[in-house]
Amino acid sequence: MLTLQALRNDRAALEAALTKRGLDAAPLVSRILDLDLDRRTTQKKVDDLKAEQNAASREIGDLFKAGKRDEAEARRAQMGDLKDQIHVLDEKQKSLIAEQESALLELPNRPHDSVPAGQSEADNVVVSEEGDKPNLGAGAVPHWDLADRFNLIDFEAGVKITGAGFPVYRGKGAKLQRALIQFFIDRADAAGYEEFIPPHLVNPDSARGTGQLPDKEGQMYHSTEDDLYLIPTAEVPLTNLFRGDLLNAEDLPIQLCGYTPCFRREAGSYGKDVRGLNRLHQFDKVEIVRFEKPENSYAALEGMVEHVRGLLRDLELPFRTLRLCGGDLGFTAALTFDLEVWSAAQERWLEVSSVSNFETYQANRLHCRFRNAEGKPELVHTLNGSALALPRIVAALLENHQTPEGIRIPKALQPYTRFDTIA
RNA sequence: GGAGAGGUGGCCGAGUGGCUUAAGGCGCACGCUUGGAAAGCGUGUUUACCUGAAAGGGUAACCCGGGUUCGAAUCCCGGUCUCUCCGCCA
Repeated sequence: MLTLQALRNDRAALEAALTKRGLDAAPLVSRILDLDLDRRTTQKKVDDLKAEQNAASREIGDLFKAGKRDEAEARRAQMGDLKDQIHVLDEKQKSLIAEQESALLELPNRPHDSVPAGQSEADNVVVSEEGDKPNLGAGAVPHWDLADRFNLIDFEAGVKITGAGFPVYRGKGAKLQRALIQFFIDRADAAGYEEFIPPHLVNPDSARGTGQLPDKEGQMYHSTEDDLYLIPTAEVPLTNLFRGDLLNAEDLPIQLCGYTPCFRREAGSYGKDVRGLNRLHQFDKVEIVRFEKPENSYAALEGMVEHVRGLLRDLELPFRTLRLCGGDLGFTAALTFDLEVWSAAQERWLEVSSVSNFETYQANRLHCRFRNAEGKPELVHTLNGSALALPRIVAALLENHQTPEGIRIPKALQPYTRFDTIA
């Protein structure tokens, strides 16, 4: 969530920036600031009363010790009213804080200056495009046909065991998954991201910390018996590793990576979007996460995008980079670059990575700070990116690299698959 | 799942209702001392919020949440986590 300070100091600029999301934030901001004023006045009152109470208690104690029983009793009799007042104000204070907190949670992150205004994905800006779209010729088919032809993925079996959106990988299809995970992890490791294997279920505090709660509650699988959520991305457990921490300046940047399966309910999806590997309830992903000093975070974001581009180049896939417009920007992000690969048989772009700078938005929820040059605690900037999400990469690999002889495995991946063709 | 013990500052650790404004130690920072260092000595060393131009002042926090009391780290209730033993188990 945004900091109160950001609202107080820079209100006009903040509201202007939020219009890029198509949001008129002014009423909500006013409400939050009103609550804040009320809260501060209340706190002043209650603090003064408590100071009075503390002084009186000390006095009573001294009187008792001095043996002046009657005076002490008299003084004590006067305290009841004060106690009631404090209790009432304390309750008021608590509900004001709760109300302010939930209002603050409704406010999305402030888009970075470079974010274009726009309503939907149609308004995203193409930053760059790389690689040649292959000319597949007449016999080319989409990945779901290829997966079937070469016995790589059994969608039917997944439906039987679990339901739609839970594919079963088999044979070289399974090996390809494992190879990609290993390839991505090795590359992240080489780029300085320490590997973690986190839990796949998280508690509500963690889900709140990275912003999945409350705004994406319906998108996560929830084990109600234990009140645990299946992770929709490794971002959640990895970023929460440092929830509540006060870091040293020299600890930064912190660079983490991890492979996890990801679980998403994807309520409301339909049609060609969900065909084959395009949209799944369970999929594999390698995620990279960074904790940065504020002044470095945008350079770090560039570096992360470049890291992902390197992976796509080595997989010999045509891809483009998009700068997300305000309307398509995630709730918690200040700036996001999406990377999309060309799906040659479907003739459409598929999103395979989303790389974002959250600035202090997550850090404020997480209470993750570092000690700055002045020795003062300051919120860190958090960033993350998919590097990469597997299903659509597999879809693009199958489709783009199909030949009359079978599927060609890119050179960089062959040491991991230990086969060069799927035939 | 059952029984028992425990959770105090960056760390160790004392503390069973008011000189706790959390002892003492370790660590760390600065200073004195020294040719330099160690030792020694001295000073300092949490966070959040409120107030103030600042210096400063106030409030809160001893796992979390309630309660008792003029007053709670301390007493009571609920929760949670850790450890030990038992049970179950890949």
